[in-house]
Amino acid sequence: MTEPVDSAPPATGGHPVIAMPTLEMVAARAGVSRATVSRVVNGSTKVADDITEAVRSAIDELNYVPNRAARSLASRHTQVIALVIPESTAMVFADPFFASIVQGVAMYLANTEYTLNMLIAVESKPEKTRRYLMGGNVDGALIVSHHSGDHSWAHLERSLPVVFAGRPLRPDEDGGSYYVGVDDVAAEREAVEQLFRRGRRAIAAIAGPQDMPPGLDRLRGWREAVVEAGGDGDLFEIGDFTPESGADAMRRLLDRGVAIDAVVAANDQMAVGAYVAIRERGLRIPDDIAVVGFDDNVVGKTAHPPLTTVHQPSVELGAVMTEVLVKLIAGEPVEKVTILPTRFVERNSS
Amino acid sequence: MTEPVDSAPPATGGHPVIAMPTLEMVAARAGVSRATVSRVVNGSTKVADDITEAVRSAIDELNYVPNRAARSLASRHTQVIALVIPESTAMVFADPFFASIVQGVAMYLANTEYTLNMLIAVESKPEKTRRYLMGGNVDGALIVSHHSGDHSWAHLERSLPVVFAGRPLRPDEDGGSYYVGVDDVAAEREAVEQLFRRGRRAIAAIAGPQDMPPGLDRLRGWREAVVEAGGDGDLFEIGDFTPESGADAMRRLLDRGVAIDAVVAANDQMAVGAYVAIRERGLRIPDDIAVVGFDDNVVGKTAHPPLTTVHQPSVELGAVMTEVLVKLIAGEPVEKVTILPTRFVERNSS
DNA sequence: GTGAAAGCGCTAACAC
DNA sequence: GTGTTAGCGCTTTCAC
Repeated sequence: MTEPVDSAPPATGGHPVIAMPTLEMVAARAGVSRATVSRVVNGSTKVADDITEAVRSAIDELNYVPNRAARSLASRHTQVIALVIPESTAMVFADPFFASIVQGVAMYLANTEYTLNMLIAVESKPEKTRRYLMGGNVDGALIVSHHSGDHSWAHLERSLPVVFAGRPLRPDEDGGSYYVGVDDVAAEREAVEQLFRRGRRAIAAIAGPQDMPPGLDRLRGWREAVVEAGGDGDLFEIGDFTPESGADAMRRLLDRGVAIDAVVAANDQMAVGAYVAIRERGLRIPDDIAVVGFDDNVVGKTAHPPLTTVHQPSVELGAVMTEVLVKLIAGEPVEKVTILPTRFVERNSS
Repeated sequence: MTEPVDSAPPATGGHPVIAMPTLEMVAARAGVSRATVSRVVNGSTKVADDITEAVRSAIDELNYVPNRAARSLASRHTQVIALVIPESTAMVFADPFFASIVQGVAMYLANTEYTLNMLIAVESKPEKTRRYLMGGNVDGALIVSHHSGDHSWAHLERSLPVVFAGRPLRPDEDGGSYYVGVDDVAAEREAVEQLFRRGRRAIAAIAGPQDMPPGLDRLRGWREAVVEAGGDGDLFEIGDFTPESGADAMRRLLDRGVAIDAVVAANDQMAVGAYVAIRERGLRIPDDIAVVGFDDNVVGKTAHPPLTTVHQPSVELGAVMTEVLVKLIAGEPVEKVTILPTRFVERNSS
């Protein structure tokens, strides 16, 4: 016997349900029909001013609030937007980058009629998430995955407006999803060029996982700049975006025994991890080795020395994703791809 | 003319609404009544095994997903839990502590039938939030405010199950809200005692805002321990939980010209901020001054030297809050107050 | 401009 | 155990 479609029975009993004023009560009080109240509530213009006024008063007096369930049942619109976060990503929720995106989404939505439905996609039961999303329970979805390359949710696009954070792993997967991101290649290139400009010559890299677009692209940006300058395009090690992995990668780099006077890490956490490894060898930052991060979050700001990094507008990223999705739902024309600007922020580690 | 109850008209037009299989279609296909399908879907036991099986097949074949709106309209239960975050708190969303709570909430909910409705309470229009919450749109609410003392949402408790993060500012406000938190006083006391035990004698404090319970209680814990040991209960400065304020507070402390060989900060960010001020004076950590934080987040872990701190189970805090709320909604007995354990984590700054 | 009436998809008595 | 019958509170044609 398989489990029911819903894994748990609905809560029964419990807190008392108190009666809420209904649209019908408002209509009665204002002496009009329910249809008219509905029109007023929804801001339809085709209602006489005096009637509108009367309805408004009735609404205020009764403290009427429209019932969302009834509304969406009748209108076939939920006014709900899902923010899908794969479980593995949720684990690293502590990553300030994700937290910022969520903040951006929530704050943008606060000024709309939409409601934010944040859901953790438990990877062991993808069906649950898929069903929920496709079951007409939301008007659109935002997908924020650390493994954003795997646009395994792309198939959703056929039945639901969907916007991703970051580019898909394979450029034209599924004919192109809607997404919002930054130009990682160019951003990292610029960071490296700035380092060259400041006299650094042997610039190493601590890359992110090579199955994620940001990991891939930032490495590419570094390599292009380094190779163009006649440097060593193999002077890099891979980490997994955690501080520990950054420290390990730096140790391996240092163990190579080749000269290194700068290192660019694919995120701030790894950059700060690199600090540890650099100091273990008795080297100084930035005197012996300059360090540059990526993201520009609290970790880099509070590091010692404060981290030079590539700023990426993460709160805005969340807001823009949401804006794109809302337009998509409304049927307004939107660009498939939105690239936000990054900025090289020089602090004291370079 | 005032604005409509809903500040924006519902999205109209836009993405095509495709027809979803309904319970009725499942019933027809399985050759039973809608009521029976409903029973199967909701896991009622009173359905014969073979019929249950037939319904299940029909559900799978049709790829049926129950419509939440219809369900809650009929059942008077929304299966939605609101996570309310005041706007001012959202600004500091970057604070890993909040991010962790949100993670805990979302992950706990992932295993239930509830849906997480994260909403930013725009402080300039509190009515919007209040109305939404009281309008029968959610089954319960979780309130996470940085200014958690101000349980200004406490009135909601009369119409909705509500659980807060942290104690209210005034202990018995409103006859006592449900909340989940830690014992800040005891936790900070212990930190100070550990410092005394390790030979520190002049222990200063960088307190948090004195209009928030955590700010108040951690200062109290410090003061009690210090005064008992014959120390100076006035050797503290106040910050606002940001790194900068921590640095400033530390400078003021140092400017007093009295001996200080340790400082406990009310959170990790301020502790790391204190690092800066201490080093400006050419002092070493921990040799000259030991530093202890509070929270145990990524900022302290990646600091140099790694920060000794008081661990507070923030992800669990979110999960437990949610658990309490879910039980409350279900009418199960729950303790009004739940205190989670903290732990002194010794690293290299002490 | 406004009202009447017919559902939206589901649950919950109540019969059988 | 299973089916019948009412709605849940709202939007939305379609008349007037």
